[in-house]
Amino acid sequence: MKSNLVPSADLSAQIAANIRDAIVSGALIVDERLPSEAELSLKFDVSRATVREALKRLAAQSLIRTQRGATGGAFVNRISFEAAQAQQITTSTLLLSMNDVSFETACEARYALERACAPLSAERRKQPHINAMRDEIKVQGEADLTDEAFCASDVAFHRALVDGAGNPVLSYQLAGAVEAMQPLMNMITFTARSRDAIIALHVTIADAIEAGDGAAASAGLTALETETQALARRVFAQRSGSSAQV
Amino acid sequence: MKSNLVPSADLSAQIAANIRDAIVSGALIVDERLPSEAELSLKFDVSRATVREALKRLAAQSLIRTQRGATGGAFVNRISFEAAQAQQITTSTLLLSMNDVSFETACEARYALERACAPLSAERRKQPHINAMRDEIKVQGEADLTDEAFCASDVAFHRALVDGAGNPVLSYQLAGAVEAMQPLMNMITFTARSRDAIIALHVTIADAIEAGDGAAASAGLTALETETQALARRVFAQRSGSSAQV
DNA sequence: TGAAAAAGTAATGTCAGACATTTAAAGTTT
DNA sequence: AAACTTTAAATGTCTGACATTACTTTTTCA
Repeated sequence: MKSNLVPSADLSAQIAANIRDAIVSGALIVDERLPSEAELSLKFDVSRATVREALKRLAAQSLIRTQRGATGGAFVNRISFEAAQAQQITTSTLLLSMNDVSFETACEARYALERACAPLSAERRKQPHINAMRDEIKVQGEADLTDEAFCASDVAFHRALVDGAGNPVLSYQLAGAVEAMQPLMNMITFTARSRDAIIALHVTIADAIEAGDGAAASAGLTALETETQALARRVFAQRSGSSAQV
Repeated sequence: MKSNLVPSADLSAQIAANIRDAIVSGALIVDERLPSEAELSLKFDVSRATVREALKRLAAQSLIRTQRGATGGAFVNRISFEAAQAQQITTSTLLLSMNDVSFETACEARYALERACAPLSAERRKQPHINAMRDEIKVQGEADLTDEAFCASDVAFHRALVDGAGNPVLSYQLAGAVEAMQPLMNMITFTARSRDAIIALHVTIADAIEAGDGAAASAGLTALETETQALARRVFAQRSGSSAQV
């Protein structure tokens, strides 16, 4: 089988693209076994080392998995929400940290997306998610909590809110937005006073979800966004001011 | 430098994880050059082939790029929104097609996310995006349009809506949700009558955005979701009915 | 007879060394 | 000084070998 590959790229990249297309187009289906490395090297007329580099590229994207042994080989992988989510979080986190995305922009995106979940979460309110939110609120009130732990709990609270929408596609999409914010949030110092304000809004939101009031939950999220943005502005203004003196 | 690697995985995967951690943690910064393959093979005490497999894994995630030549090597890559978006679309598309995600669930997620953009798009309404939406509406009205072309135009319309929010993070996050729906939408046969209904709602939404009325735009999206879900139910019911007779 | 042990086999994982190709920098010539 | 040539260092690719794994088949022996 002759393969029409895009020139001017590494052979391993061309081969990876070729197989990737076959998977995306459905020519290769889930759990189907690819030809062995030796067969692929014949088919594409390259060495086994080059084929292996191509397969590792695909493995990095969770498109295939490999098994050793007599009946082993490379198999088309069923991408799990979990794996996709993990990749998305890594990518989103790096995207924000490497591209000078302002706190403001990232924060706006995050709360806009969360507001999209709020009505669904309120409509389908399930006890486990509400309990998770309440638990995190309790954690956030602990006096000796570090800023990092407070942020982690904040993320957990919001993930419970998102998961409460009961839509795995939505959860997957938002995981990146919520988690990627954490490094940015970690740059903020949370005073006792600002923590109290955030916790109060969390209570408002949890109450609204439990009451099935999506609009109130959305309003709570908007208030939380305003609060967070203001807090960030204060912290960054103070920091740039003090660093200017040094 | 001894490296504490997680055992029970391929060496190339361990090495890739090791370098990935260094990038994510910030120990390696953007555009920094990694040691040469020969140096890495010494550092990790593996062959050059194994190092190369690890580097190809990272390249597949756009974490590094490589350059040939005397001053070449592997460099930490600044992930672009474009590259991240392309990856996200691939992953999201496969996720939906491989995991038996119902049309209903995917559709719900998509419109929930779009509604999150609507208020921002309305607030920041810019002519280019509004023009793009109008153009797509015009395309959608063409009589001899195939279903696939209609879907493609639909996606373009919605991407213009999303981009209109003027938030690159939001655009990046939503690209996956919107584009991944396309294969599912392509399964639908669009009658002239259903096309008219969709186009009318597109006009409503574009008008609302142009008028700066976010609430109306959201309402239009909700109506469009209802319409789309109903259309899909009709198509799938008819299809399963006719196939049951065969 | 049947179950446990051993051997066979086919695949991926890893290594070593070689050569090809690319690219920038250094050196040389005009 | 500009143009050309050479050099060197890096990635890209190939070949062949051996190690490891895990399933299959065969053999052994109770």
